[in-house]
Amino acid sequence: MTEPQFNSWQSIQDEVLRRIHAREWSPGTVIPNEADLAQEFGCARATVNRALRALADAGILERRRKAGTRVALHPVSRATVDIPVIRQEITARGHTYTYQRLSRTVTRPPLAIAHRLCTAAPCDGLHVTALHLADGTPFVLEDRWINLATAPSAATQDFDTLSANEWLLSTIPYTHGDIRFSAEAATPQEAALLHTTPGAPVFVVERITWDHARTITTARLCYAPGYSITTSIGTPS
Amino acid sequence: MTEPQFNSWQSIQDEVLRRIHAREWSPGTVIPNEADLAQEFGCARATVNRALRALADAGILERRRKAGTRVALHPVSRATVDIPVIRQEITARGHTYTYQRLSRTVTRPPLAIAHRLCTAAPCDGLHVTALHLADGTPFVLEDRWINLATAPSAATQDFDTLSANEWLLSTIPYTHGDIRFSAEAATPQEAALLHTTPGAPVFVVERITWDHARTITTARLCYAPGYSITTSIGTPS
DNA sequence: GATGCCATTATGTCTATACATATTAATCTG
DNA sequence: CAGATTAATATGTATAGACATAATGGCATC
Repeated sequence: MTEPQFNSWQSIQDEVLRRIHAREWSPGTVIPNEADLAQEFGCARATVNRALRALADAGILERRRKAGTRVALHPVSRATVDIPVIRQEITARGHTYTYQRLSRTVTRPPLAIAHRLCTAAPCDGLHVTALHLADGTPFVLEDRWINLATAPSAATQDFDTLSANEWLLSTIPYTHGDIRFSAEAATPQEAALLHTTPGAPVFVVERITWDHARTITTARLCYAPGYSITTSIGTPS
Repeated sequence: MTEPQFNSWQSIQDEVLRRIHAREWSPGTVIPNEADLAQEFGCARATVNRALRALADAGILERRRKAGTRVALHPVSRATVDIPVIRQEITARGHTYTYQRLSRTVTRPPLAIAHRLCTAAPCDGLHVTALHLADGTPFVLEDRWINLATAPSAATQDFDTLSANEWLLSTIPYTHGDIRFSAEAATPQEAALLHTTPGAPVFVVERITWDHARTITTARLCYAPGYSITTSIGTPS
């Protein structure tokens, strides 16, 4: 009876994945409980817990108290997408980053923006548009509204050389936010700024960030044609 | 000296987030080490570790052995995107799901696909195209190549009523995969099938999945106009 | 001053034990 | 038999202690 000696939680994770993969544990079945696995693997229950919890986080296992642990029926792959600062996004691709502020006004936002930016009473917002360039060619167009009630210090910034993107991140921390990815047709203005043709498909990322219950900013990032987001799924390394 | 009593790792996480947020610990600074925090919070070091590790996973903290733990300078938000089975995606929106297989052939894939699907020698692939509909209207067009060397059992499937999407997930498990999101212009064929006009911006998701070193399948999912992926970032609940 | 080695340090992880908590299954009661 | 109560169970988490590991900073050497 040679105990296989799985001494690290990663090796246990690998073994569990192997069994799932080899159909020893098929989707939907309940796998042995932590105590039994710990005995089988010759390690502490906490170590098994660590491995199974990681797999549950990745969506491969489903765990419920008392009910036990089962192999997920629909392996809803969970892909993690990194949302970097635009400067990083460009320099990471080996291009030189330049920034160009287009406009900066304080006005009443259009209704579509307002009802998301100002929760209660209608309020003025700081509207900043800017272009981020990679090696001199337009990369992404930023159309941003900043809630001056939440971030009053933004009023003193001209965003001439430092983008609102970076200034906000390092100055007004957010607690949470929503992100939306979509494909849209470039408007004539967008097309002109991004050096493409009107109606061209552009990748659009819209974000809203919050500080607890108060909105900080809404941003619409309109990427030049050819842009794509890549990520990977699978066993968490 | 009233010890504040942070006894759960979540309460410690909350407190750390509060301090970061209140600029008591500003971005870039190194925060006290685990042992000190454990003493301050009146708990075990493992509990602090759990809290800080979770925050590091979320991209809020950066940890390095010996160097310590610091507040991330560029809070590269990590958004987790769920990639469900298409049926789920449609039924979750409250629509009825229908499926329609368009074509199924075994041929030599075009070069662009082949060099990703067949790593070594050129090989035949199973080419399946299908339409997934929500409430009867086209939702997403699936263009898939299956590597018959990796998944030979796919050859016996006609994918008439069960989509390749679901069949593969429940039959040929994958170890990892790559995903790409982009915006493209609909080709005339795509436009016709999706009931839109040629050149319309469509959201495209491309996937490749692997079983260890061998490719299983490549899929190009072309979503009808109006589609968007939403997710949220912030403190992990 | 530059270079290479080594002690120090903070995180990473494992163990064994204990208790908490959610949830199911069994049992008791009207 | 229905409904409420209770016991059993699997995961969730906390703890103290220990050792592993990586990386830094200083020290010694050249």
